Amino acid sequence: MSKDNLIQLFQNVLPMSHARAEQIAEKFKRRKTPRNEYLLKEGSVCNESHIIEEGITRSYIYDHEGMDVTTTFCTKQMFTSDLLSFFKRTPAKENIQALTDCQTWYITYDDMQESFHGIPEFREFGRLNIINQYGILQQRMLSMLQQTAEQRYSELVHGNPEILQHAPLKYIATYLGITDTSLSRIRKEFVKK
Amino acid sequence: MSKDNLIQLFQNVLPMSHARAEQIAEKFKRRKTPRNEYLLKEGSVCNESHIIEEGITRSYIYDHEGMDVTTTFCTKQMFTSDLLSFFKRTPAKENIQALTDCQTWYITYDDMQESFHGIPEFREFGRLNIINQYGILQQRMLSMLQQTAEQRYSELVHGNPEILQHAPLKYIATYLGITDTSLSRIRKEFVKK
DNA sequence: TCCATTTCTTGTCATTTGGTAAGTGCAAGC
DNA sequence: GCTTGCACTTACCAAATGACAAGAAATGGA
Repeated sequence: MSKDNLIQLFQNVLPMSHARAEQIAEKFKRRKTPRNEYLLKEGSVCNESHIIEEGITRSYIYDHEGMDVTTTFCTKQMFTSDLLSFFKRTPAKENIQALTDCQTWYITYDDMQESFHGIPEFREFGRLNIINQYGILQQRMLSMLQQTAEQRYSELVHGNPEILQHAPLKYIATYLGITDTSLSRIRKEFVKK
Repeated sequence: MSKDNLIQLFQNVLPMSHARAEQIAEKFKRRKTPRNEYLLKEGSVCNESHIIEEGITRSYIYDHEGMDVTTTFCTKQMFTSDLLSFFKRTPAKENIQALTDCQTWYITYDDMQESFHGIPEFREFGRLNIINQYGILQQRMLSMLQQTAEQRYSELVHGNPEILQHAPLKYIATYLGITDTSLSRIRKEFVKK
């Protein structure tokens, strides 16, 4: 993804002039993160919001028993950060790890605040982005409320097959809210169909 | 809750001068909604964001099989709206119903947009509010991923006991992601302890 | 008050999922 | 080549939850 693609992405989220999109894109910097390294570690204040150009990330937190729980996977074109930490300037509870070599575009909190001040379209864009994140989470919440683990797995297979190829089973299991044993069984049944 | 309390609530979310908080509070209007009536019905664009002064609301959607699923309960001091519909100007998927007689303060989308334009503190407030909603949802997601239905029920009992007194069991059940039969049994075990 | 409806409980049984542990396959490093 | 660790599978049994149905309790009109 070149900077042109970044500009295109902005325009897809919120209609705006090419010049505006270009102005916003200027604030973003590029970074490579090798496989298994971290884009964010818990405890520090999340200071960057990333757009993934290439690669897959996993966000996770440690629960009260010290087990890690996958909160989200992110792939190409998606945003990743600890939203709460980033916007509230509080220590992050999430860890964001690269499951594959990653190339991302990111903006720092200060750069974002400054740009928000002068570019109304960027403010709108930022707000829409948070709302979209909320929508994604809400959709997932619904799938937890009303679907079986197998249905949730099926959705993942059809919606984000690339995750399955790069994330170990145990990470996918905590993402779906089940044990790795159960997921192994579900997967076995699944291939039969 | 008088308008003074509304002002106080704004200042709690985001530190700002009393004058600013007053200016923001001016944009909010009061409304009574009798028990069982709706603050929002699916299909229409959510045009109001409510702060509950008194009463309890339930938000729910219909799933693909026509069953209603409770997405959230809101009580005193909480915000309620269909965030996605409100900010994206799309038809609402959620219904918001008053479980008890409700008194709310609300602002319309147009009034909010206009105020956002001229009052930076209100913009910040609005953003923080969305982020907080996201945080609430994320917390609930985690409880779905790693806790049993009984643990989730227990949290509800300790955190929001007033909901239990006004919401029928079946609504609470879909909120917890279980059947009403299971919840009845869980509750039976629960009182023993 | 009485009736009709809804809400809630309970019983029975099936299904799903968890907990534990053993075993297999694979890859990295010595 | 061999060991070691990790990822995954499989088997066994227990616990949690669902599906369905019957009945009790509460509620809300007429």
